[in-house]
Amino acid sequence: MKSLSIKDIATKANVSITTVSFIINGKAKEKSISEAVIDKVQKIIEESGYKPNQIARSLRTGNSNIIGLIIEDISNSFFSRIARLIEDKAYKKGYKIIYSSTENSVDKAKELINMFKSRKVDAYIISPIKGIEEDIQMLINDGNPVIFFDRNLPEISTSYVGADHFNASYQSIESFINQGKKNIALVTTDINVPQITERYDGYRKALEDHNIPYNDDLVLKIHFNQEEDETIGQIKELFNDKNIDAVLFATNYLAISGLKVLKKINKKIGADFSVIAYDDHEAFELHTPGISTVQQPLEEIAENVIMLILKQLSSKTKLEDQQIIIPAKLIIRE
Amino acid sequence: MKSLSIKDIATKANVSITTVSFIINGKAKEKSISEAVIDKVQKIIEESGYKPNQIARSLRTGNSNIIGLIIEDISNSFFSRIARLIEDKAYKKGYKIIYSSTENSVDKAKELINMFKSRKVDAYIISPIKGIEEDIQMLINDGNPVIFFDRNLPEISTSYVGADHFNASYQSIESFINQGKKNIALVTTDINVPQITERYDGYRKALEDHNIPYNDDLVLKIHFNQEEDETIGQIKELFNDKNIDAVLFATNYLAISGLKVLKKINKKIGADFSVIAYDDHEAFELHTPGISTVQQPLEEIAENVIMLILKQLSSKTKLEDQQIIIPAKLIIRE
DNA sequence: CTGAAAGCGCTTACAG
DNA sequence: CTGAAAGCGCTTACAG
Repeated sequence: MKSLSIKDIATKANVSITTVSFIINGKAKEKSISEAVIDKVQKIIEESGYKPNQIARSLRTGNSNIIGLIIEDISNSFFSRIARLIEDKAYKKGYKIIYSSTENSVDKAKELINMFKSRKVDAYIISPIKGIEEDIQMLINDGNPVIFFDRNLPEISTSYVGADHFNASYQSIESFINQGKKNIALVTTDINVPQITERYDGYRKALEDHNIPYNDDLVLKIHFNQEEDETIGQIKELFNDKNIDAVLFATNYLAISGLKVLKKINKKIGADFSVIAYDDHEAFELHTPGISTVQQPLEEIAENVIMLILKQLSSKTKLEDQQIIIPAKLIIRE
Repeated sequence: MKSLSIKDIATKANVSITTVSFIINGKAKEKSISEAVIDKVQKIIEESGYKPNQIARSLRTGNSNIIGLIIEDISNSFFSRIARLIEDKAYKKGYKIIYSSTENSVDKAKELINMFKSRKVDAYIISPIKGIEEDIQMLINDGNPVIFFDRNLPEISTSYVGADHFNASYQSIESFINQGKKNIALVTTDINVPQITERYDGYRKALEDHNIPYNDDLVLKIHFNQEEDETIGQIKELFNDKNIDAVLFATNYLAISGLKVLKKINKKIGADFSVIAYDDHEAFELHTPGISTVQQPLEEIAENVIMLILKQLSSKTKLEDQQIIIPAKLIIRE
């Protein structure tokens, strides 16, 4: 059973496909089609369940009503929650999302961009990685709306939405200091991207501003992509050997590993050992005692991303780039 | 800067677009195009960065190389992890995934199906909900490959991949009984779908087979979609009022709520109070003591789904439907 | 008030 | 060995 085309509808209604097209696209009034014809055609469309072929429409109009979303990994809850919010808001405006995960691979990211390009997506929402600057620049040069979120590429000038990682980190450390902590550790990753290095910078600056000497031994940079067992070993070493009284984990999965270590070495979180984790996780609320966290404003990030994209899509001209930095929230749990 | 078309390449190479098309599609040999021409054209394609317009290709060939994925909610980790695995495997075969969340709304699900239909997706992977039987049947009648996972609609005959919920539940209860438990509770939801009712059936059958009388008071059916506060209140009542010594939670989010209750009322999990949760969650491993879980075989589900879909896509004729039921795994933690 | 026709960028049966 | 042409299903400038 082949699906109906605009031609079938036109034949049934005894009008031209032009007329049907105008009616489908709400231009009937503007083109002064008679009420009688409009009614007749609409009834036939309804009865037959005809749906215009979007592929043909895309080919003709040059836009697809699809927004491409390129992220690191859809199964990471930060991204899947953002994806959900973006999908929701885009959907209401008639846009669909097509997503793909880069897995932090430059080659895959480049492939994805090409794939989206040949699919003529109307806009790109990207959490970028280093190494794809040229490809992104080409997209922008070709006039495609591109917006970064979560991560930024300083070399590329385009809109960006992300959390204020520096201040989030700064405030976490400050809260430790206000509790009288002296030996504050940072467990972070060795990926060299702004949203991670800013957390390090905030850590360092907070110490400095409060006259606490920086000690490189208290900063553990976990190799990205290594097995969790190894991570656990390194954190265990940090906890056992250094006399630390507080620790900030720069990502939630590092915090999960850290909590496993604490459980293993039977070290209790409490008055003389404080923990803050970056990015919330359901396990943190449930943990005894509850784990304090820095929460990224997911909803606001998604809202701003989609707002910027839709604004750009409905504008004929290229809008000015915007950098939207949203404060993170420190949630103290006991 | 408009992007290049096959015509541009043909002009540059001084050949017809037919020749270029054959070369792009690997039919050069078959159509006996000379080596010299092939080389020339390929060099030009490479240099110019030309990518064929997939939209035009889709319109012409009738397929899009896109698989539509319809799930309840991409931000739910079960679905996002499945989505990730499916994406991965589909990607390697040249298929892209376009996903959308139904949020358990029949209207939205119907809209999504129509949307995917007008986008001419090549196949549908659906975690279905009741109420869309007719729409799905139409898809199938039109010759579209449709595969269900996680949930099934008994009225529709199409392939299905899911975990063996009945046995997972049965074994959990049996493990309680083997520990000498007598008052075993079940906390589940009131959604009337097979993958939930099977868990109830497994609970009931296990009790029966071990001559333990069934007591309706020990089964708490939480209303789907209610606020967590209310859920927590109801679970608290169950734990306080009934003299239970073991509980199976039929979903991981119910278990999370349950653990919050235990924390609140200061009841310890141990020799005289056992817990098993359906579907793993990172919080469970971290919890003190660790929470035993029934784990759905995500990887195997995704593998089978994509295997069935790809098989169907590469076959000219409609293949026979398959029902693949995969055992779940009981992970005991202490 | 309505329609014939061009064209979006491809693929492919047919012809030579 | 290669190409002209039809056609996929739409939209829209133009004509009447």
